Amino acid sequence: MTRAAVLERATALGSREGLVTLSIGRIAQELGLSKGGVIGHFGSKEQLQLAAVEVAVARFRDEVWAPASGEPSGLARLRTLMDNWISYLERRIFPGGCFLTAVSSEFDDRPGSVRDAVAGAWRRWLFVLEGEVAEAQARGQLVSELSPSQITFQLHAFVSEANWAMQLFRDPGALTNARAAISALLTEAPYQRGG
Amino acid sequence: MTRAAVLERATALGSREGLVTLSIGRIAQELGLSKGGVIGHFGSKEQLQLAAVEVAVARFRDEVWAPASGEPSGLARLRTLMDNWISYLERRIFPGGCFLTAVSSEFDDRPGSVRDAVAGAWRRWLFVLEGEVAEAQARGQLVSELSPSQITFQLHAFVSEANWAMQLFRDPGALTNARAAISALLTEAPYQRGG
DNA sequence: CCTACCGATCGGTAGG
DNA sequence: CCTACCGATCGGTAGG
Repeated sequence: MTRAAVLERATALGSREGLVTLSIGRIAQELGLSKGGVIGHFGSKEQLQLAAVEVAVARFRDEVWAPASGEPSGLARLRTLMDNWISYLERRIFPGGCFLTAVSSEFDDRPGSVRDAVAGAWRRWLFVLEGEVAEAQARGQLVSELSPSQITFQLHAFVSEANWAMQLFRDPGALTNARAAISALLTEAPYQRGG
Repeated sequence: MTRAAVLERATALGSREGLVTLSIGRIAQELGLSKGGVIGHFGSKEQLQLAAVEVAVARFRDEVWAPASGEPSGLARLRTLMDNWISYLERRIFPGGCFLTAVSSEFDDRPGSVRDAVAGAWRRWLFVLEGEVAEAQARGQLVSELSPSQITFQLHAFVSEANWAMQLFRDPGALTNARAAISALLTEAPYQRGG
């Protein structure tokens, strides 16, 4: 299906060069189509951008969230989510690194529907993570000195930094650093007051 | 001086919308100049982009590095550097958040002189930080379980995450989270085997 | 899905 | 610093 092929190019290009400079003419040329043949499926560039975000969110869910959904809620699921997340970077699911990270930086000062969609996706994902952190703490699997919000901040910071260093320096050592930092933060709580 | 005014607009716009979509015509219009009057100072858009990076690097040095250069090398200077860095975000020195972060994400998949300049600036800055971490460890002011590279990775991760959350969610709580994480990581080493 | 076209804007230059 | 212009490309549309 042409629409799917267009979206595959759009998410690949979007992860590398962003969705703003994404050009309908260029996608058309790369796929051997006319511009009308590309944009006809979406109606406007903005709708194409939104569809690309939707595809990328689904891809992220399939790669990172879904394979962890069978784990018991709490520390086990949280660890699996983080493993999947780093692995998703390592396997370069998108050629330019995490699509939603690239696009969130690109649109943070560009109000509109694309920004809203990306910010919403991020809010929902961070909310999921924070819920698992809280659950792990409630079960006594994780130290409670730090708030769920603080721990989630740090977890995402490590993943983002790995993505950034991979993209700018092509340094796979960043993945190692991220895994070490995450692992240290998610160390099982020492035996104390039960749980 | 016109050149300085152009660069002020270029760094401000660059931090918000990047240096790729930066348009000579738009800068000219905003400053009440002709396009020739803008580009004549630089020769080409690429040279304007490079000049903007240079200005932003100098600004970063003035705001973050310089006020810490009087501190004794090691933990004291490292803490001051990190305080200045977070404060630089808090004071919104650039209207779109950290210019060099925005531009590094934008150019990570765009080979050329701008990418090289930005990556070089980041390498030098991370090298400075890592040196202070190593110095603090050598003086026994910081635990040595983590390598200087690992600690530097985490420090930058916290600052980057704060910048990202500030830009995408306008959430000043991210600065608080970053400060707490940095402070915990840079806690003085407990008394042990001297130093 | 195509060709052919619209007005707008791009980076850059010529000539002053 | 200006006006006036170059060819290229942009998003989008008309008509088929």
